[in-house]
Amino acid sequence: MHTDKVVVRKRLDREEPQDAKRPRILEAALELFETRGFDGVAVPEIALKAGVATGTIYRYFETKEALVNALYRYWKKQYNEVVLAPPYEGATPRQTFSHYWQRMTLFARAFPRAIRFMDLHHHAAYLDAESRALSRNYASAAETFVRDARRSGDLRDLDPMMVVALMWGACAGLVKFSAQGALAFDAETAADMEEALWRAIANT
Amino acid sequence: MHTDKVVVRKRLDREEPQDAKRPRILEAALELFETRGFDGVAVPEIALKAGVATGTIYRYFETKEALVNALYRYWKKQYNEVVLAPPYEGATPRQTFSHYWQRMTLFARAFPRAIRFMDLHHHAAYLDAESRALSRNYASAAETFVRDARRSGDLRDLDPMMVVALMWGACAGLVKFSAQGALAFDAETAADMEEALWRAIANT
Amino acid sequence: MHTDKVVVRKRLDREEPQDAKRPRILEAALELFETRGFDGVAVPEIALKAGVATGTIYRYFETKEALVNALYRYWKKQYNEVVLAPPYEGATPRQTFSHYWQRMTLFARAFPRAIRFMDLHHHAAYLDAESRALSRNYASAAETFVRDARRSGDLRDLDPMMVVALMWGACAGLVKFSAQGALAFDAETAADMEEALWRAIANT
Amino acid sequence: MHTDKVVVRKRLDREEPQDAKRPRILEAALELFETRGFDGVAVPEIALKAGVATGTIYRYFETKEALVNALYRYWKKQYNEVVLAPPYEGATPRQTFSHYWQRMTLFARAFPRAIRFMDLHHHAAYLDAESRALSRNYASAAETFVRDARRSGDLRDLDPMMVVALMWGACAGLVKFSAQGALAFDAETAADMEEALWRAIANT
DNA sequence: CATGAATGAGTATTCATTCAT
DNA sequence: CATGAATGAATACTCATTCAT
Repeated sequence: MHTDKVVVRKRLDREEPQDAKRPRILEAALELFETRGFDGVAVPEIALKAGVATGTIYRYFETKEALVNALYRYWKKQYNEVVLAPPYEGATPRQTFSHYWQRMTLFARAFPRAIRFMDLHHHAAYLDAESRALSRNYASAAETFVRDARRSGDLRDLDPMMVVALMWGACAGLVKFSAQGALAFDAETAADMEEALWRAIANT
Repeated sequence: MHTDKVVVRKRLDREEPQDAKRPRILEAALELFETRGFDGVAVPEIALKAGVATGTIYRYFETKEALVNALYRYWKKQYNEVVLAPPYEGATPRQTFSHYWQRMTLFARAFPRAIRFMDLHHHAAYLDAESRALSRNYASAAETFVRDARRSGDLRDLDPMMVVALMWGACAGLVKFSAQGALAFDAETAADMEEALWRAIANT
Repeated sequence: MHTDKVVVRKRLDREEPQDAKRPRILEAALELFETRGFDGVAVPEIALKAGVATGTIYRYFETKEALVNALYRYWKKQYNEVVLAPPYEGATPRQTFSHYWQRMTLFARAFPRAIRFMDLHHHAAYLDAESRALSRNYASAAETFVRDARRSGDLRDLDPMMVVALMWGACAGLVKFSAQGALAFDAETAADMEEALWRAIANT
Repeated sequence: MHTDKVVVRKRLDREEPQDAKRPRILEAALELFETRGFDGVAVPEIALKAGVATGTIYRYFETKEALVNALYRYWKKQYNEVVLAPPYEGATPRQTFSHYWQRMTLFARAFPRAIRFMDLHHHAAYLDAESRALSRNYASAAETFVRDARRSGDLRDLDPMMVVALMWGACAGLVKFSAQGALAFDAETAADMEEALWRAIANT
């Protein structure tokens, strides 16, 4: 998104304003879309929550769809940067698995709304090609991990997508249940789940 | 939906129409809500897909909210009946676990739309108290299972809700990835996942 | 209305049914239109109150407009027959005035709903030419009365329409206030008002 | 509507638009409701006549019912202020009667639509408690007038409500007949009617 | 004839988007 | 740039009318 850069530069030139409107709009949109979905939220509501006028939203985003796409890309990129960062060289499969899981859960615990937002809006009709493209990086990362770990005999013979389904499902499940107050998604829970998941896939 | 058949049969006995409109409306609503969410679907679209006039929907359901609640209850009840049916007496924990998982996956493979619909609409603001009440039966079933299995030494020391998060997450994940064509959610996949999940929670 | 005659004849041939539907529909329509107006009442409501099926109404009346016109004509004719009946020969102006007023109030006290219905629907767009024509008989009756009474020196020099406005206004006013419980429209009230009205117009 | 002018003036002071939309909507609504009744008028029609978009009406009034209530209150208050203003001290009953009647007819001749609107919508189901409350001020004014005038021997022994029925009925009757072109509701007609009404109630 | 479920045009209301200030 | 009143197309819902039984 090059508007970003333009806006940022301009502002840096003349002292960055405390009230940067664009992030406030994205933040408000995240909170509202996450619970009620794209079609369940009216643009003036987002404006109200962001503390800006309705028209202002259209200075930063062409349309409501452009806004949801910007939001989706923003978080998907954040997530990809954090979670798909390559594990360090020479790590054992167990360590690599731990690497992925810990990053996933750290992210999920820091930004549970973002996790729910992405889970809810995955594959929605209003996401454009660029947004969708960001969702396709898992398969290859998962395949590499599973192939390598299988070769070394540490992993059972499983479809890489099953591993992804298991990990994402478990993580999203913890976020949802934690939001409902059914359990606390703390470091201990994350560690317990890591152990469980490793047992699920490890060759013992 | 097999209740449909029951209804139809009843009606045929008294020479009633075979084209029972209520189930057709519910079926159309399921297909549309599942992909686009409650607010993303217009009532006339449901009518069109169901092959009835818009006004007809309001003869069967007071409002659009009443329709989504009826749909949610219908599927939640079906799901509860199938999945939460008590395991047979004298079953081992491994067998009980298998019982639950197999019923979940059988249901999920037969009615993937229903699974996605329920996952998407869980805790939506337009669900009424009665609909929500149907979602609370898991905790107790899970607790009973985990307590018994732990006592017999078959299960590791895990929060029952973590077991639910793991199982529901895995099942929903398989449904979603299968819908995207990323994997085939067949009996073999279900069996592989069962083995993985059991390893995740079993005391070895 | 010639349908009337057909229906009546048929029924007389084979024993008059107790449940004659046409009058029941007209009665229900009167009660509902009188309080809520033509557009404020739904046809199925009329059917419900009349104790017939919705479709049945359309066997007796082509459309909702035809129904309201039939109702209007029915009551306007009844009213005209009762009130505009020529006063007997040789009556004094005071007696003629009394004749008109007493018939108006007798009718109004017997059928207050009809008075309110006519008052409310006078000149409505959905009344057809035939219905409107029935409203024009007053002017001539009033003119004759005023001309004669003036000639004999019993009446002051007043516009005939002012006399009609005074009498109809007073009568409708009594019906409305009585419906609200603000006063009792009994014989005594009618007589008191007659005296007042005569004083208003008489040459003393 | 002279409050309009006040509002407009206020706004002109702060350089606000001359095209004040609220009064234009109320004006359009009055014209339409008066002839066709609340349920006979569609909101977009009001918008069209007011020269605003349909949605704009909902910026000024929450619902169509809120609009009709605002309109009713506006005119009822205007009417009450004009007509129920206390007669000056030391006036004779004849003068007090003249005071009330002249104010009624002045108002009725200036705003005949408002008179017909109020007459048509009195006691409609969609009027709320606040609107209805404005209609109850007559009884007490009438009672005071009748009691005082009777005590001084100027008035015959009449139910105060009969006096109200007579005056309101005569006034509304003149408005209606005048709208139909059956008579001219000018100052002379008003004066003639005043004389007639005083004779109706005065003790001679 | 009577029924009432079904229809779809019509109504009240909302909401994404624009634009004058 | 920011604003929020104004817009009108779109949506949920109603209701006069039809017609198969």
